[in-house]
Amino acid sequence: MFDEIFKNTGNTKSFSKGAILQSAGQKLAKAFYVKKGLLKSYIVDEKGKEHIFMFASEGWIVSDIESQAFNNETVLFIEAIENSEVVLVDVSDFSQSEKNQKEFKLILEALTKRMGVMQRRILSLMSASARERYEYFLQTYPELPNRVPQKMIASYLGITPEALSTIRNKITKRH
Amino acid sequence: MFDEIFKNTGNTKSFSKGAILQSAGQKLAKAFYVKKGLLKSYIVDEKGKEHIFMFASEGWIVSDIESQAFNNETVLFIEAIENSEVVLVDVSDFSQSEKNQKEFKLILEALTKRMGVMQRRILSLMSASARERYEYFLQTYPELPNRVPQKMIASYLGITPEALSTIRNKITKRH
DNA sequence: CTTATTTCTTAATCTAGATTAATGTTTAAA
DNA sequence: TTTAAACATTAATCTAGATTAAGAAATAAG
Repeated sequence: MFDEIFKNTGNTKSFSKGAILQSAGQKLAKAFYVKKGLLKSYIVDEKGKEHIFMFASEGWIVSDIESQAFNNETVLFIEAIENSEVVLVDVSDFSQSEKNQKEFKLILEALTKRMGVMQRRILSLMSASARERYEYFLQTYPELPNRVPQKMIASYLGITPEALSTIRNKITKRH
Repeated sequence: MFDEIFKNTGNTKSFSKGAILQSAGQKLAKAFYVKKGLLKSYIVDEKGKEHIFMFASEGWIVSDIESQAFNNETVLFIEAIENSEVVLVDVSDFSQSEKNQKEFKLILEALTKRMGVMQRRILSLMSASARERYEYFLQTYPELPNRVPQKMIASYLGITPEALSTIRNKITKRH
């Protein structure tokens, strides 16, 4: 989506697996365009449990949108799951620079798609079982299970690794 | 947010309480700007249970973003909770018409805020208890409880009316 | 390689919230 | 107004998924 805009930007940084690009509690939320590799964004709750908001592989942008929209301190951590190459995106660029109609349309389309995905996620968290959410996840992101440990998938789905393991067991045993 | 853009548009329609402005299964998703009154958007699951995606009061826009973004049939119903005056928004207008920088910025800002709200909703559905979600709802939308029956609030929170009733009982009894 | 660490599985137990059901209350209709 | 319909409460029971715990498998590190 944003490929054309960010692919050839100079300010690319490399982060190795496990590196934390952004922590909760920071004043300024940053946005990251992933050229290569894989990131995750997540919150850590009072009990120290991690809840993954999203994965971002090649071509995606991650940021703490809530913090950005309302100028709050960040709530999300952003971390490299694989060694990654990332472009730091200045968000104000988006709205302040002179964008032409074409770019404007592209950005709107990308944002609309992102919102569509979020709508679906909200509705399925409210109405679907853990198993249904997992099966939808597999359909929608078939590459991710090869790149991401199960416990992170569980965290994305809003369940425990134990529960996911049980679900997988039931699915393979065909009932 | 979109007040300036839509407030004085001519094509305002009136819908009385209970009217359905859009059903699931339609080819073309519409967007509605609320000038007056209150709408809700929701899905109906296989068991016939209703799950509210959002409320839209004065100044808000509702639409089935998922269907819009991916050109799928609509999944959301949109219904008037109160007698309402609504402007039918042509979504392609947004991206196709000649918008100036200022309007562009306004639209981006509004979309970012909407996404921020959605991010928060996803994270709290994954990590917060029903009671915490209810208390956050009261803080964030203090006017709504006066305009909306409890069962709809429960539906928005992703719980049953019975569970919400129990939570309210516990809160007032100060433990 | 060998050992340590992280991840995954399995099973027993527990709990938040669902379901069911009955009663009370408010709203709307006749 | 009376009567019906929609909404809210309370309580008993049930269940999906959490928690706890322990062992097995896979990865990483020395």
